[in-house]
Amino acid sequence: MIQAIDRAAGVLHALQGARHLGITELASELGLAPSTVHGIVKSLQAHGLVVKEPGSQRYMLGPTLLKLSNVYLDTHEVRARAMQWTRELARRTGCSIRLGVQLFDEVLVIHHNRRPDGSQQMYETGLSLPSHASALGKVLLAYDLDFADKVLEGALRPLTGDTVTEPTALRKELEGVVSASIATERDEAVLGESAVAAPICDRSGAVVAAVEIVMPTTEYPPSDEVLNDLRQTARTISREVGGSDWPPRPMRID
Amino acid sequence: MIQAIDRAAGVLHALQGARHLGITELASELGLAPSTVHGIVKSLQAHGLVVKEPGSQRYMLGPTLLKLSNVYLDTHEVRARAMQWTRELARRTGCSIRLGVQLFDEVLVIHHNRRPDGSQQMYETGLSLPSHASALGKVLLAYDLDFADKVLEGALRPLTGDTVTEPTALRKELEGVVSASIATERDEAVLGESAVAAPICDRSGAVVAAVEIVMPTTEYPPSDEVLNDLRQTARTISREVGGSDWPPRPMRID
DNA sequence: GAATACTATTCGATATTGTCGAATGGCGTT
DNA sequence: AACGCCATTCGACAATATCGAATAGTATTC
Repeated sequence: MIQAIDRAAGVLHALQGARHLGITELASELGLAPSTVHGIVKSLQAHGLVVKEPGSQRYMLGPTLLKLSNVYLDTHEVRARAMQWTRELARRTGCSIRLGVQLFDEVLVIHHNRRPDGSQQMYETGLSLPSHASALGKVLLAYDLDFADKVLEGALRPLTGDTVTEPTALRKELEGVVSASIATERDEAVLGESAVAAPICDRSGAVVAAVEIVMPTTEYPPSDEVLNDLRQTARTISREVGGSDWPPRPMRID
Repeated sequence: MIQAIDRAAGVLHALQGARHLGITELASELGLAPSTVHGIVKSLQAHGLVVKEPGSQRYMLGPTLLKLSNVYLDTHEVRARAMQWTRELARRTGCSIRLGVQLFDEVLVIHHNRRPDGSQQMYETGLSLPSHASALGKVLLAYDLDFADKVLEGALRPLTGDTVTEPTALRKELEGVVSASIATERDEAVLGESAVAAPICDRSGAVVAAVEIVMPTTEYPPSDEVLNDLRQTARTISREVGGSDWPPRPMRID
C-alpha cells in the first residue's frame, strides 16, 4: 500500500462526504499537517480530480471523475449485457429498474431505467444505498457470506422506521432470499418506496450484481407474475455473462 | 506535486484509454517498473478506484469512480441551476440539450436532456468531445483565450471530413462566436449531427460552461427563434449563478 | 485604510516511504 | 512435465513526502 495514494483517496472520500472543504478542514479530517494536505490536493487538482470552488478557498470533487466513471460504466460487462433486458422489464412492469453492485459495505446503482410513464424522475446511476435497507443490497448480502458477515457485525442504521436493524432478523431474511431467489424491501430505505430484487451470477457462480424493480408502496407487493418476470430477467442476464446455473448458491469469494 | 499521486492518476488515465490492462502493459505505458505499478494498482484497488477484471489478470476502472462522480454532479452549481432550464429548452425545441465544461483540452458533457420524442438515445453525461469540433467546445474556446491558445497550438484532429482543422479558420470562427454569442457545428463531430451553443458566465464574468442544442443535420440551421431561445436560456442560467452581464467577454483567466 | 485573525501556500531539513531489481510464485500453453 | 510470460514479493537505499516554521493572502472589524 502506497501511503500517499491512500491519503489522496482519503481526500476524495472526505470531499465525497462533505462536498466542499478547505485545506485546514481536510487536514483536520485526515489528521495530517495542512501543508501535507495542500500537496495532496494540488496533485489531485492537476489531474482534474478536485477543483477549487469558484470564488472561494474550498475544494470539491472535479470533472475528471465524471469522465473516468463514464469509462467505468462502458467497461462494465454485466451492465452492458443487462441494459436491453432491464429496459424491457421496465416497459413490461411499468416500474423503474435498478442494477446494483457491491461497493464496500454499500450497494451502488450502476444502471437505472426510469418508470416508462414519462414522469419526472431522479437520475439514479451512481447513487449508493446501505445494503441492509435495500432489496438490491439484500440480494448481494444473501449470496456473499463474507459480505453479510462484515455488514452484520456492524450497526445496521435505520433509514426509516421500517428498516430492519436487528441482525438476527436480517440473517433470517437473507435465508429467505436464497429460498425464494428474491429479496424484498418495503419502506425500508425511503418511505413510500418498495422494491423486489434478484441475483445475477457470472461464470464462476458468484453473484456479481442484482436487478431490482422499484415501485410505490401502494403497489406493493407485486404479483407472482411480476416476481417471475424478475427472476427470468435475472436468469437471462446471468446467462449472458456466463452464469449458466441460476439460481446461484451463497458462497465465500476468498 | 506528489509523484506517487501523479503516477496513480497516470494509471487511471491509461485505463481510461485502453479500458483493460495488465500490470506489464501498464508498466510499459507509464515507463515504470512492473513492481512499482503493482504497488500503485493495489493501492487504487483497495479504494475501489480500479478492479481486477473477473477471471483475468487485467485491471480496469472501478466503482468508486461512479460514486465520486455522482457527488461531482450534485456539487456542480451551474449544472444544478441549469437543469430546469435545459429541460424546458428541450421541450420547446424538441431537441436534445447538452451542458458542457472544459476538461483539459476537451469539453465534458455534464448534463444531457434527451430529445423529448421518446426515441432511444444514448446517455451522454460524462462523454468528452474535442473542443474544436463541437459547438460546446467552440464556445469555451471563444471566451477563454488561454484555452484557445493552447488548443490552437496543437494539431486539430479531424473527426469527420467536415471538421475545421485549420487554425486560422478556427480562430476566425471563434471571433464570429463572440460577435453572435452563438457557436455552431455542422457534421464536424459526428456525421448527420449538428449543433448550436451559447456561453454561461459566472459572477466574475468568466465563461464556466456552455449549453448546446443538438439536432439532426437535416434540421440545421435552426431558426432565429431557436437561436434566441438558446441565448435567452444561457442568459437565464448565467444570471442564476451570478453572471449578470450577458453576453460575456473573452478573457484570460490567470 | 489599518489592524487582526485565520487560512492557504511556500520552503527546506530529514525521516520515512516509494522504487526498482532480483527472486519467487502463478498461470496458460504445448 | 517443461517452458514462457506475467504477477507478486522482498529488501536495500535513493528519492520523495512530510511537517514545522515562515510567509502570503483573504476576510472581517473598527
